[in-house]
Amino acid sequence: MPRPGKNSYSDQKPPYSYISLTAMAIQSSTEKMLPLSDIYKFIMDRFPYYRENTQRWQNSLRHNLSFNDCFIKIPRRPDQPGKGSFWALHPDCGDMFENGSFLRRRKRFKVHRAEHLASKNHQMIHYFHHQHNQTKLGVPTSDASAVTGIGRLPHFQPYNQSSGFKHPFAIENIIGRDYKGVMTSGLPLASMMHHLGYPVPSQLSNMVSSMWPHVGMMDSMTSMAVSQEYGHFGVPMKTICHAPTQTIPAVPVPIKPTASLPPVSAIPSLTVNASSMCPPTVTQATVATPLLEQPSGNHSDSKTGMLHSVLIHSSA
DNA sequence: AGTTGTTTATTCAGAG
DNA sequence: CTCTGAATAAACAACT
Repeated sequence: MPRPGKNSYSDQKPPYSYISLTAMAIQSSTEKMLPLSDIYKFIMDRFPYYRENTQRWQNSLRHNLSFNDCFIKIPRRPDQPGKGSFWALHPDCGDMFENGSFLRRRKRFKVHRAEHLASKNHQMIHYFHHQHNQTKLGVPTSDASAVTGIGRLPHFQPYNQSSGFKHPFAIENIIGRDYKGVMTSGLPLASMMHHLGYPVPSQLSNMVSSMWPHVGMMDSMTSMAVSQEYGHFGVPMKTICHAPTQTIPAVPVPIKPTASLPPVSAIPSLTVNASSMCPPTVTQATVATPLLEQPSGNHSDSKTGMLHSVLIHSSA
């Protein structure tokens, strides 16, 4: 049992699965995406247990990244040198965890083949194109449209209360029955969490941070209401509400396929209204679908190929 | 060479 | 007991 008051799991295995740990790491990043090495680092920084037997657990972790559809691989742009791709959470990864338990998920998040081809493409368009637009334009859009599915493809709509399918990381699961109490303005929490990385009401951040005490909070963007003592994150604790605006790195955002973009650090800050929660703006599904041409059964290629094409097309 | 990513197989544990 | 998810090992390919 963890010793209260101390560095609870300092030398014991944390009660989190690799999926949870990975999700925490990704969530902790401002870009909602991390390269493998940074995921390692996050885990090792926070959980001393994982500073040993690195070969073993890192292999397992890589296995999880590849094996689980809840993780998506985002290729680096040519101007983003480095090893490996970025890893992010699938926007529709659903509520994977049982209430309070991060050792075992409720169910495995699995993208069905058909959906894999169509839905995932579109969702990635949303996910990245939206972020791109939001970043680029700095234009806040209404919360309501994000929730109601306005501007969304039908694929997204099942993820509302009517389907019973809930949302990423299970804030609803995490906070259990209480989530109903923190509904804001009638916005389903599930929908609010649909697009990871969006501002979340401060009540949630407290709850989340209480559920993942090691992390402090699961999402740096939710940290506005949490004291800065949680700044032990391995990522910069620049939060969306520490200032009226937030700097959003352009890293995950496919701008142009050209290699002429300066390094992220050199890109002038792009700002976004802190209180906004933009709905994904579907421009057009001009995404090439090489997946359709691929032989079945290669979900990994699907991830990469699809994402890559999305990035290119959404940036066109 | 080392890292990253994929895949297969096995074992174990929890839930129903 | 069965099913399913998680952990682990291992082999291998691709990439930097």
